[in-house]
Amino acid sequence: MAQQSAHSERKYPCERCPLQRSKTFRDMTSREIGFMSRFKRGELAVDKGAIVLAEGARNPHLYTILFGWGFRYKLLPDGRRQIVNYVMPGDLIGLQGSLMGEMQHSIETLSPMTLCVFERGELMSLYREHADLAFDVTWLTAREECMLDENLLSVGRRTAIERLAYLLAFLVSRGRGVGLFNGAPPQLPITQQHIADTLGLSLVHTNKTFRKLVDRKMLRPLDRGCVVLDVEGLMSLARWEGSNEDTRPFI
Amino acid sequence: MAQQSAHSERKYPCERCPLQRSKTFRDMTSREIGFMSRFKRGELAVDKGAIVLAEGARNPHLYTILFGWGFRYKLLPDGRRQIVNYVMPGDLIGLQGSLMGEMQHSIETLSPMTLCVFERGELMSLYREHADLAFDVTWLTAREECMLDENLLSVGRRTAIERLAYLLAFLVSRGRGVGLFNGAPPQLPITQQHIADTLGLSLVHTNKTFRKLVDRKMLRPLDRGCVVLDVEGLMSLARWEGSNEDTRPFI
DNA sequence: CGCTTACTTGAGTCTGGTCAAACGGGGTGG
DNA sequence: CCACCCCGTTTGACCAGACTCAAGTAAGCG
Repeated sequence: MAQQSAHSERKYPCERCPLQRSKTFRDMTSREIGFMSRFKRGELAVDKGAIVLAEGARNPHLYTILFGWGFRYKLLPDGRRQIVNYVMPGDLIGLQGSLMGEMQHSIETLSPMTLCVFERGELMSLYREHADLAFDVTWLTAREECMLDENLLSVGRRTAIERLAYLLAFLVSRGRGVGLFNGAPPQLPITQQHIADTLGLSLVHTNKTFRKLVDRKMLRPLDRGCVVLDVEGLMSLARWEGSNEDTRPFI
Repeated sequence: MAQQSAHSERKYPCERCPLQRSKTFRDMTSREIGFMSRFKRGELAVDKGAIVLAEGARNPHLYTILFGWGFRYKLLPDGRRQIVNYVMPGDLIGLQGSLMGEMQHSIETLSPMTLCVFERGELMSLYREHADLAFDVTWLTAREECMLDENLLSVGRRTAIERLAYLLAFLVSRGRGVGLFNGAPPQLPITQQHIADTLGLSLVHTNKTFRKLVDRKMLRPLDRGCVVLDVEGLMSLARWEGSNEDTRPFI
């Protein structure tokens, strides 16, 4: 198996971490980079549609996403699915499984994805040796909590069209934050089934709501996805202020 | 102002923290207790119906709940309210405001509440000096995330009666975990309006759903609250497995 | 070329929302 | 002490947003 002594076969060594290139992410000290490089176990590249983490599993790894999109979801025994959030580059996933024992949700990719792999068991040494990084882990978890609060508000209290408007604005806002569109009109790789399962709506009703936004020219449909044309309009329709993130940590 | 040198006026010094009495919470080393005692700024007792933390505020404090119930919620500009979770003894609140700048949600009490007050600015020294406690903070945050995922699944994908069943079972399960009922039939101090705002339902429909559970003898109404009679029944109705927590950290 | 996956659309139904009114207990001011 | 009021709850009538069922289109793929 690949050893981390030389890291020779790494496509993305920590010193040249692709996330560092984006000015969204905070700079790491060289000591931190050195630690991360030892903490890192390898890289994982998965296809579109792959299940990276499965509910109920005990996976000994943690991951940071380097490239690609995905979503995090839960299932009811009879198959009803709820997508609870989306994951993007810079997101740390699998932490909850590390802390609670087994995974309480699954994560599936929406595009090919590259992940940075860490050892669950080494997490405590990160806490011991790098308080700043430990703080960042907590920051990331608190941010996730914050997004979930917003999602819950949306599903619980917004109407169908407001929910959809919120979701689209939210995804574009997050995607822009990590430079996923770089200037191009924001394109989302999610099907209407994904949207329905995020908003707590049926597929049919989602489609009808979707059409309304297309008619209003806030949205253009695309094969298995859509292009968002008017983020401002969507935000005001959803009565969403947006989240103000300037720089953020990552692991 | 009260100084923490003597802590003379504290009703609940850390050495005799009331949470330590419950075997749910993990034991702290005496070094940890010493640190917590310095980290602690004081105690806060608030009435029922008080707003402990307000959305948009920049509160320089963090709190751990020692006694009492409350709920955490968000508002839409037009007044629609979504309760995102409930808070109980042992819960750490205000952390998100500490990390993100200003609070993204509010917290209101459902009973008189006593809180342990910490200084936001000192959090980093906790991370530096006590990796174990820092880890616990992350653990608590991840647990909150886990509960939110469950709530979102519920609001998004369960029917009205399933949602109500889930909520009641969830609250009883959490309350038992921290010894809130100690053997007595579990009594919840929430009005139907709170339930409605948690489940994303209207008050009227909540009442009709509530009645169905009363008719099924799973629930007994009470002045501004209810007694849960059949937690097992509620869990199976909601198709909820329950969460298995043995011991947990606290701060 | 047939199969599968995603999207559309219409018809009919039902869960859950809105409006309105009334009840009951606890607190309060006259 | 009592009338009044407020809050939480309850119920009925009616309405609408969202669901299910069903069928059809279009694009991509082996």
